[in-house]
Amino acid sequence: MPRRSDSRQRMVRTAAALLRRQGYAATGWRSVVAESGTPWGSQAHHFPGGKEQLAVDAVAWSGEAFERLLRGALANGHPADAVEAWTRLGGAELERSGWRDGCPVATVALETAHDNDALASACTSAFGSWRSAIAEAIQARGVDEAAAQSLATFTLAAVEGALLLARAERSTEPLFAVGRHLSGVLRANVE
Amino acid sequence: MPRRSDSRQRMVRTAAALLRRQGYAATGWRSVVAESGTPWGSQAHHFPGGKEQLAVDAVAWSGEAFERLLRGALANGHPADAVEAWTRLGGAELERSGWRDGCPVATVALETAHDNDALASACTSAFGSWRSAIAEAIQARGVDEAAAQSLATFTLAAVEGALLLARAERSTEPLFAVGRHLSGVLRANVE
DNA sequence: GGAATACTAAGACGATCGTCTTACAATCCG
DNA sequence: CGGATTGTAAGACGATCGTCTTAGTATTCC
Repeated sequence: MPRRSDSRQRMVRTAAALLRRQGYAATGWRSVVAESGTPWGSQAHHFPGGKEQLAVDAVAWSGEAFERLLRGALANGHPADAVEAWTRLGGAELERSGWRDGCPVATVALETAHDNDALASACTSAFGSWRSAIAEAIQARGVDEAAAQSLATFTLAAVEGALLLARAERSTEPLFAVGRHLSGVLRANVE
Repeated sequence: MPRRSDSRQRMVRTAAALLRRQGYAATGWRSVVAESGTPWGSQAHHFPGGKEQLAVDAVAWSGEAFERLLRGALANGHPADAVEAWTRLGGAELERSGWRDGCPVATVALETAHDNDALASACTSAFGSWRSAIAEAIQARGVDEAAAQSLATFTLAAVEGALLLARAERSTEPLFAVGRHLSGVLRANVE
Protein backbone atom coordinates (compact mmCIF):
# COMPACT_ATOMS: atom_id res chain seq x y z
CA MET A 1 0.00 0.00 0.00
CA PRO A 2 2.04 2.85 -1.36
CA ARG A 3 1.98 6.62 -1.15
CA ARG A 4 0.71 6.97 2.38
CA SER A 5 -0.86 10.32 3.14
CA ASP A 6 -2.77 11.99 5.93
CA SER A 7 -5.19 13.71 3.58
CA ARG A 8 -8.16 11.74 4.78
CA GLN A 9 -7.54 12.54 8.40
CA ARG A 10 -6.98 16.21 7.68
CA MET A 11 -10.21 16.35 5.74
CA VAL A 12 -12.14 14.76 8.59
CA ARG A 13 -10.75 17.11 11.21
CA THR A 14 -11.26 20.20 9.11
CA ALA A 15 -14.77 19.10 8.26
CA ALA A 16 -15.46 18.58 11.96
CA ALA A 17 -14.36 22.14 12.71
CA LEU A 18 -16.46 23.59 9.90
CA LEU A 19 -19.53 21.51 10.70
CA ARG A 20 -19.33 22.71 14.26
CA ARG A 21 -19.44 26.32 13.16
CA GLN A 22 -21.77 26.38 10.19
CA GLY A 23 -23.52 23.06 10.00
CA TYR A 24 -23.89 20.56 7.19
CA ALA A 25 -25.59 22.47 4.38
CA ALA A 26 -23.27 25.45 4.56
CA THR A 27 -20.09 23.38 4.66
CA GLY A 28 -18.95 22.55 1.16
CA TRP A 29 -16.25 20.30 -0.18
CA ARG A 30 -14.44 23.31 -1.53
CA SER A 31 -14.00 24.96 1.85
CA VAL A 32 -12.97 21.70 3.47
CA VAL A 33 -10.34 21.09 0.82
CA ALA A 34 -9.09 24.67 0.89
CA GLU A 35 -8.87 24.95 4.66
CA SER A 36 -7.25 21.57 5.15
CA GLY A 37 -4.78 22.06 2.33
CA THR A 38 -5.64 18.68 0.88
CA PRO A 39 -5.85 17.87 -2.82
CA TRP A 40 -9.12 18.42 -4.62
CA GLY A 41 -8.80 15.20 -6.53
CA SER A 42 -8.86 13.03 -3.43
CA GLN A 43 -12.42 13.49 -2.27
CA ALA A 44 -13.90 10.56 -4.11
CA HIS A 45 -10.88 8.43 -3.35
CA HIS A 46 -11.05 8.79 0.42
CA PHE A 47 -14.80 9.24 0.65
CA PRO A 48 -16.60 7.23 -2.01
CA GLY A 49 -19.77 7.94 -0.07
CA GLY A 50 -19.37 11.61 -0.86
CA LYS A 51 -20.00 14.56 1.39
CA GLU A 52 -22.35 12.56 3.58
CA GLN A 53 -19.63 10.07 4.46
CA LEU A 54 -17.21 12.88 5.25
CA ALA A 55 -19.74 14.41 7.60
CA VAL A 56 -20.53 11.09 9.27
CA ASP A 57 -16.84 10.49 9.90
CA ALA A 58 -16.36 14.02 11.15
CA VAL A 59 -19.28 13.81 13.57
CA ALA A 60 -18.07 10.43 14.81
CA TRP A 61 -14.59 11.80 15.32
CA SER A 62 -15.91 14.81 17.22
CA GLY A 63 -18.12 12.57 19.30
CA GLU A 64 -15.30 10.28 20.33
CA ALA A 65 -12.91 13.11 21.03
CA PHE A 66 -15.36 14.79 23.31
CA GLU A 67 -16.30 11.53 24.98
CA ARG A 68 -12.69 11.08 26.01
CA LEU A 69 -12.61 14.60 27.42
CA LEU A 70 -15.83 14.03 29.29
CA ARG A 71 -14.75 10.73 30.77
CA GLY A 72 -11.53 12.33 31.88
CA ALA A 73 -13.38 15.13 33.62
CA LEU A 74 -15.73 12.66 35.29
CA ALA A 75 -13.02 10.24 36.39
CA ASN A 76 -12.06 12.08 39.56
CA GLY A 77 -14.40 13.96 41.79
CA HIS A 78 -18.08 14.60 41.94
CA PRO A 79 -20.12 14.86 38.71
CA ALA A 80 -21.21 18.30 39.89
CA ASP A 81 -17.61 19.46 39.72
CA ALA A 82 -17.22 18.02 36.25
CA VAL A 83 -20.32 19.87 35.09
CA GLU A 84 -19.04 23.13 36.47
CA ALA A 85 -15.72 22.64 34.75
CA TRP A 86 -17.55 21.71 31.57
CA THR A 87 -19.64 24.87 31.49
CA ARG A 88 -16.62 26.99 32.39
CA LEU A 89 -14.46 25.50 29.67
CA GLY A 90 -17.29 25.59 27.16
CA GLY A 91 -17.79 29.26 27.86
CA ALA A 92 -14.11 30.01 27.50
CA GLU A 93 -13.92 28.18 24.20
CA LEU A 94 -17.00 29.95 22.91
CA GLU A 95 -15.72 33.36 23.85
CA ARG A 96 -12.23 32.72 22.53
CA SER A 97 -13.58 31.62 19.16
CA GLY A 98 -15.86 34.62 18.79
CA TRP A 99 -18.93 32.55 19.73
CA ARG A 100 -18.23 30.10 16.97
CA ASP A 101 -17.18 26.88 18.65
CA GLY A 102 -20.08 25.43 20.58
CA CYS A 103 -21.26 21.85 20.60
CA PRO A 104 -19.63 20.02 17.67
CA VAL A 105 -22.70 17.90 17.00
CA ALA A 106 -25.79 19.95 17.82
CA THR A 107 -25.98 22.01 14.64
CA VAL A 108 -25.66 19.05 12.35
CA ALA A 109 -28.12 17.08 14.46
CA LEU A 110 -30.81 19.73 14.20
CA GLU A 111 -30.19 20.30 10.52
CA THR A 112 -30.25 16.72 9.35
CA ALA A 113 -32.35 14.88 11.92
CA HIS A 114 -35.26 14.77 9.54
CA ASP A 115 -33.94 13.47 6.27
CA ASN A 116 -30.52 11.88 6.57
CA ASP A 117 -30.47 8.63 8.45
CA ALA A 118 -26.73 8.07 8.30
CA LEU A 119 -25.91 11.49 9.66
CA ALA A 120 -28.71 11.37 12.18
CA SER A 121 -27.46 8.10 13.60
CA ALA A 122 -23.92 9.43 13.85
CA CYS A 123 -25.28 12.29 15.94
CA THR A 124 -27.37 9.93 18.03
CA SER A 125 -24.30 7.82 18.73
CA ALA A 126 -22.30 10.84 19.84
CA PHE A 127 -25.00 12.09 22.18
CA GLY A 128 -25.55 8.55 23.45
CA SER A 129 -21.90 8.06 24.28
CA TRP A 130 -21.80 11.30 26.22
CA ARG A 131 -24.91 10.44 28.14
CA SER A 132 -23.51 7.00 28.94
CA ALA A 133 -20.33 8.55 30.24
CA ILE A 134 -22.31 10.78 32.58
CA ALA A 135 -24.71 8.03 33.62
CA GLU A 136 -21.89 5.65 34.46
CA ALA A 137 -20.18 8.23 36.62
CA ILE A 138 -23.41 8.84 38.50
CA GLN A 139 -24.15 5.17 38.83
CA ALA A 140 -20.66 4.57 40.17
CA ARG A 141 -21.61 6.70 43.14
CA GLY A 142 -24.46 4.49 44.23
CA VAL A 143 -27.41 5.73 42.19
CA ASP A 144 -29.48 3.01 40.56
CA GLU A 145 -29.35 2.67 36.81
CA ALA A 146 -32.71 4.15 35.85
CA ALA A 147 -32.26 7.23 38.01
CA ALA A 148 -28.70 7.66 36.77
CA GLN A 149 -29.82 7.53 33.14
CA SER A 150 -32.52 10.06 33.78
CA LEU A 151 -30.17 12.40 35.60
CA ALA A 152 -27.58 12.05 32.88
CA THR A 153 -30.13 12.98 30.22
CA PHE A 154 -31.15 16.00 32.25
CA THR A 155 -27.52 17.02 32.66
CA LEU A 156 -26.66 16.67 29.00
CA ALA A 157 -29.81 18.50 27.90
CA ALA A 158 -29.19 21.41 30.23
CA VAL A 159 -25.59 21.84 29.10
CA GLU A 160 -26.54 21.54 25.43
CA GLY A 161 -29.24 24.14 25.91
CA ALA A 162 -26.81 26.40 27.72
CA LEU A 163 -24.33 26.13 24.85
CA LEU A 164 -27.11 27.02 22.44
CA LEU A 165 -28.26 30.05 24.42
CA ALA A 166 -24.72 31.22 25.06
CA ARG A 167 -23.95 31.08 21.39
CA ALA A 168 -27.14 32.85 20.41
CA GLU A 169 -26.74 35.60 22.99
CA ARG A 170 -22.97 35.80 22.68
CA SER A 171 -22.61 35.63 26.42
CA THR A 172 -21.27 33.14 28.92
CA GLU A 173 -24.02 33.93 31.36
CA PRO A 174 -26.36 31.08 30.35
CA LEU A 175 -23.52 28.62 30.84
CA PHE A 176 -22.78 29.93 34.30
CA ALA A 177 -26.44 29.95 35.32
CA VAL A 178 -26.91 26.41 34.13
CA GLY A 179 -23.66 25.26 35.71
CA ARG A 180 -24.75 26.63 39.04
CA HIS A 181 -28.23 25.15 39.09
CA LEU A 182 -27.22 21.87 37.56
CA SER A 183 -24.38 21.23 39.97
CA GLY A 184 -26.82 21.90 42.78
CA VAL A 185 -29.21 19.29 41.47
CA LEU A 186 -26.40 16.79 41.05
CA ARG A 187 -25.06 17.36 44.53
CA ALA A 188 -28.54 16.87 45.94
CA ASN A 189 -29.07 13.60 44.11
CA VAL A 190 -25.69 11.92 43.91
CA GLU A 191 -23.65 10.43 46.71
CA MET B 1 -52.60 50.87 -2.44
CA PRO B 2 -54.09 48.46 -4.88
CA ARG B 3 -54.05 44.73 -5.42
CA ARG B 4 -53.75 43.67 -1.81
CA SER B 5 -52.35 40.18 -1.41
CA ASP B 6 -51.31 37.90 1.38
CA SER B 7 -48.23 36.64 -0.45
CA ARG B 8 -45.84 38.22 1.98
CA GLN B 9 -47.47 36.66 4.99
CA ARG B 10 -47.67 33.26 3.34
CA MET B 11 -43.99 33.45 2.48
CA VAL B 12 -43.05 34.31 6.04
CA ARG B 13 -45.08 31.49 7.55
CA THR B 14 -43.85 28.92 5.07
CA ALA B 15 -40.29 30.06 5.58
CA ALA B 16 -40.76 29.74 9.33
CA ALA B 17 -41.90 26.15 8.92
CA LEU B 18 -39.01 25.27 6.62
CA LEU B 19 -36.39 27.02 8.72
CA ARG B 20 -37.61 25.08 11.72
CA ARG B 21 -37.04 21.80 9.93
CA GLN B 22 -33.95 22.32 7.84
CA GLY B 23 -32.32 25.53 8.92
CA TYR B 24 -31.22 28.57 6.96
CA ALA B 25 -28.71 27.27 4.45
CA ALA B 26 -30.87 24.38 3.28
CA THR B 27 -34.00 26.49 2.87
CA GLY B 28 -34.09 28.09 -0.56
CA TRP B 29 -36.35 30.66 -2.10
CA ARG B 30 -37.58 28.09 -4.54
CA SER B 31 -38.93 25.76 -1.89
CA VAL B 32 -40.52 28.64 0.03
CA VAL B 33 -42.26 29.90 -3.09
CA ALA B 34 -43.34 26.42 -4.17
CA GLU B 35 -44.66 25.34 -0.80
CA SER B 36 -46.47 28.59 -0.09
CA GLY B 37 -47.99 28.80 -3.54
CA THR B 38 -46.85 32.38 -3.91
CA PRO B 39 -45.59 33.95 -7.11
CA TRP B 40 -41.92 33.71 -7.94
CA GLY B 41 -41.75 37.28 -9.11
CA SER B 42 -42.71 38.72 -5.74
CA GLN B 43 -39.63 37.90 -3.71
CA ALA B 44 -37.77 41.14 -4.34
CA HIS B 45 -40.96 43.14 -4.06
CA HIS B 46 -41.90 41.95 -0.59
CA PHE B 47 -38.37 41.34 0.65
CA PRO B 48 -35.92 43.84 -0.86
CA GLY B 49 -33.45 42.60 1.74
CA GLY B 50 -33.45 39.20 0.09
CA LYS B 51 -33.41 35.81 1.74
CA GLU B 52 -31.89 37.21 4.90
CA GLN B 53 -34.83 39.54 5.44
CA LEU B 54 -37.28 36.72 4.84
CA ALA B 55 -35.51 34.62 7.45
CA VAL B 56 -35.36 37.46 9.96
CA ASP B 57 -39.10 38.04 9.58
CA ALA B 58 -39.80 34.33 9.83
CA VAL B 59 -37.74 33.91 13.00
CA ALA B 60 -39.37 36.97 14.54
CA TRP B 61 -42.81 35.63 13.68
CA SER B 62 -42.00 32.24 15.18
CA GLY B 63 -40.58 33.89 18.26
CA GLU B 64 -43.65 36.00 18.87
CA ALA B 65 -46.04 33.17 18.20
CA PHE B 66 -44.32 30.97 20.68
CA GLU B 67 -44.03 33.74 23.23
CA ARG B 68 -47.81 34.06 23.20
CA LEU B 69 -48.16 30.33 23.73
CA LEU B 70 -45.68 30.37 26.54
CA ARG B 71 -47.27 33.30 28.32
CA GLY B 72 -50.61 31.58 28.04
CA ALA B 73 -49.27 28.42 29.61
CA LEU B 74 -47.61 30.39 32.40
CA ALA B 75 -50.60 32.59 33.15
CA ASN B 76 -52.39 30.16 35.40
CA GLY B 77 -50.77 27.75 37.76
CA HIS B 78 -47.27 26.98 38.87
CA PRO B 79 -44.37 27.35 36.40
CA ALA B 80 -43.55 23.71 37.06
CA ASP B 81 -46.90 22.74 35.59
CA ALA B 82 -46.28 24.92 32.56
CA VAL B 83 -42.91 23.26 32.00
CA GLU B 84 -44.44 19.82 32.21
CA ALA B 85 -47.11 20.79 29.73
CA TRP B 86 -44.46 22.32 27.50
CA THR B 87 -42.34 19.18 27.36
CA ARG B 88 -45.41 17.03 26.86
CA LEU B 89 -46.72 19.14 23.98
CA GLY B 90 -43.27 19.50 22.49
CA GLY B 91 -42.87 15.76 22.48
CA ALA B 92 -46.26 15.22 20.90
CA GLU B 93 -45.53 17.74 18.17
CA LEU B 94 -42.13 16.20 17.49
CA GLU B 95 -43.52 12.71 17.26
CA ARG B 96 -46.48 13.73 15.13
CA SER B 97 -44.23 15.49 12.64
CA GLY B 98 -41.85 12.57 12.31
CA TRP B 99 -39.29 14.29 14.55
CA ARG B 100 -39.20 17.30 12.30
CA ASP B 101 -40.81 20.11 14.25
CA GLY B 102 -38.67 21.01 17.23
CA CYS B 103 -37.66 24.47 18.37
CA PRO B 104 -38.42 26.94 15.57
CA VAL B 105 -35.35 29.04 16.31
CA ALA B 106 -32.57 26.77 17.55
CA THR B 107 -31.38 25.45 14.20
CA VAL B 108 -31.10 28.86 12.62
CA ALA B 109 -29.45 30.23 15.73
CA LEU B 110 -26.70 27.62 15.71
CA GLU B 111 -26.19 27.88 11.97
CA THR B 112 -25.91 31.62 11.69
CA ALA B 113 -24.74 32.78 15.09
CA HIS B 114 -21.26 33.30 13.77
CA ASP B 115 -21.59 35.34 10.63
CA ASN B 116 -24.98 36.95 10.23
CA ASP B 117 -25.71 39.70 12.68
CA ALA B 118 -29.26 40.41 11.55
CA LEU B 119 -30.32 36.81 11.83
CA ALA B 120 -28.41 36.28 15.03
CA SER B 121 -30.12 39.20 16.70
CA ALA B 122 -33.53 37.95 15.58
CA CYS B 123 -32.76 34.67 17.31
CA THR B 124 -31.46 36.46 20.39
CA SER B 125 -34.68 38.45 20.59
CA ALA B 126 -36.80 35.33 20.37
CA PHE B 127 -34.89 33.52 23.08
CA GLY B 128 -34.85 36.66 25.18
CA SER B 129 -38.60 37.10 24.98
CA TRP B 130 -39.17 33.51 26.05
CA ARG B 131 -36.80 33.84 28.94
CA SER B 132 -38.48 37.05 30.03
CA ALA B 133 -41.85 35.36 29.95
CA ILE B 134 -40.58 32.62 32.23
CA ALA B 135 -38.70 34.98 34.51
CA GLU B 136 -41.72 37.21 34.98
CA ALA B 137 -43.90 34.28 35.90
CA ILE B 138 -41.36 33.17 38.48
CA GLN B 139 -40.87 36.65 39.82
CA ALA B 140 -44.62 37.05 40.14
CA ARG B 141 -44.54 34.30 42.72
CA GLY B 142 -42.22 36.11 45.06
CA VAL B 143 -38.76 35.27 43.79
CA ASP B 144 -36.38 38.21 43.47
CA GLU B 145 -35.39 39.35 40.02
CA ALA B 146 -31.85 38.01 39.81
CA ALA B 147 -32.83 34.55 40.99
CA ALA B 148 -35.82 34.53 38.70
CA GLN B 149 -33.68 35.41 35.68
CA SER B 150 -31.21 32.70 36.54
CA LEU B 151 -33.93 30.11 37.03
CA ALA B 152 -35.59 31.13 33.78
CA THR B 153 -32.33 30.72 31.89
CA PHE B 154 -31.87 27.30 33.41
CA THR B 155 -35.42 26.34 32.49
CA LEU B 156 -35.16 27.51 28.91
CA ALA B 157 -31.78 25.87 28.43
CA ALA B 158 -32.97 22.53 29.76
CA VAL B 159 -36.05 22.47 27.55
CA GLU B 160 -34.07 23.53 24.51
CA GLY B 161 -31.56 20.80 25.19
CA ALA B 162 -34.33 18.29 25.65
CA LEU B 163 -35.85 19.25 22.30
CA LEU B 164 -32.45 18.83 20.70
CA LEU B 165 -31.83 15.41 22.21
CA ALA B 166 -35.36 14.24 21.52
CA ARG B 167 -35.03 15.19 17.89
CA ALA B 168 -31.62 13.58 17.54
CA GLU B 169 -32.67 10.35 19.21
CA ARG B 170 -36.17 10.34 17.78
CA SER B 171 -37.63 9.69 21.19
CA THR B 172 -39.73 11.64 23.65
CA GLU B 173 -37.80 10.23 26.57
CA PRO B 174 -35.37 13.17 26.95
CA LEU B 175 -38.31 15.55 27.10
CA PHE B 176 -40.01 13.54 29.81
CA ALA B 177 -36.82 13.17 31.84
CA VAL B 178 -36.13 16.88 31.65
CA GLY B 179 -39.73 17.75 32.38
CA ARG B 180 -39.64 15.65 35.51
CA HIS B 181 -36.37 16.98 36.90
CA LEU B 182 -37.00 20.54 35.92
CA SER B 183 -40.45 20.73 37.44
CA GLY B 184 -38.94 19.38 40.64
CA VAL B 185 -36.36 22.15 40.69
CA LEU B 186 -39.00 24.77 40.01
CA ARG B 187 -41.28 23.49 42.72
CA ALA B 188 -38.41 23.55 45.17
CA ASN B 189 -37.46 27.14 44.34
CA VAL B 190 -40.69 28.91 43.50
CA GLU B 191 -43.62 29.86 45.71
C1' DG C 1 -60.75 59.06 -16.79
C1' DG C 2 -55.82 59.34 -15.60
C1' DA C 3 -51.96 58.77 -12.81
C1' DA C 4 -49.80 56.52 -9.21
C1' DT C 5 -49.20 52.40 -6.63
C1' DA C 6 -49.00 47.31 -5.56
C1' DC C 7 -48.26 43.21 -7.32
C1' DT C 8 -47.15 39.38 -10.55
C1' DA C 9 -45.26 36.90 -14.97
C1' DA C 10 -41.42 34.72 -16.70
C1' DG C 11 -37.20 34.01 -16.93
C1' DA C 12 -32.03 35.22 -17.51
C1' DC C 13 -27.76 35.90 -14.82
C1' DG C 14 -23.36 34.47 -12.89
C1' DA C 15 -21.85 31.88 -9.01
C1' DT C 16 -21.38 27.84 -6.56
C1' DC C 17 -22.72 23.28 -5.43
C1' DG C 18 -21.46 17.90 -5.19
C1' DT C 19 -19.93 14.56 -8.25
C1' DC C 20 -17.43 12.23 -11.84
C1' DT C 21 -13.76 11.45 -15.28
C1' DT C 22 -9.29 10.63 -17.27
C1' DA C 23 -4.55 10.69 -16.86
C1' DC C 24 -0.53 10.38 -14.19
C1' DA C 25 2.86 9.95 -10.05
C1' DA C 26 4.49 7.53 -6.20
C1' DT C 27 5.21 3.50 -3.45
C1' DC C 28 5.22 -1.42 -1.94
C1' DC C 29 5.02 -6.71 -3.04
C1' DG C 30 6.93 -10.57 -5.04
C1' DC D 1 12.49 -5.72 -12.52
C1' DG D 2 7.10 -5.61 -13.23
C1' DG D 3 2.59 -5.19 -11.57
C1' DA D 4 -0.67 -3.84 -8.36
C1' DT D 5 -2.18 -0.41 -5.27
C1' DT D 6 -2.68 4.24 -3.41
C1' DG D 7 -2.97 8.79 -4.03
C1' DT D 8 -3.09 13.26 -6.71
C1' DA D 9 -3.79 16.66 -10.88
C1' DA D 10 -6.99 19.25 -13.18
C1' DG D 11 -10.97 20.13 -14.51
C1' DA D 12 -15.74 19.28 -16.80
C1' DC D 13 -20.55 18.16 -15.68
C1' DG D 14 -25.37 19.32 -14.84
C1' DA D 15 -28.02 21.05 -11.13
C1' DT D 16 -29.33 24.52 -8.14
C1' DC D 17 -28.51 28.69 -5.71
C1' DG D 18 -29.97 33.93 -4.70
C1' DT D 19 -30.64 37.86 -7.31
C1' DC D 20 -32.05 40.98 -10.89
C1' DT D 21 -34.58 42.58 -15.03
C1' DT D 22 -38.25 43.93 -17.99
C1' DA D 23 -42.85 43.89 -18.95
C1' DG D 24 -47.48 43.97 -17.82
C1' DT D 25 -51.82 43.65 -14.86
C1' DA D 26 -54.84 45.03 -11.27
C1' DT D 27 -56.51 48.35 -7.97
C1' DT D 28 -57.18 52.85 -5.56
C1' DC D 29 -56.91 57.99 -5.27
C1' DC D 30 -57.74 62.35 -7.25
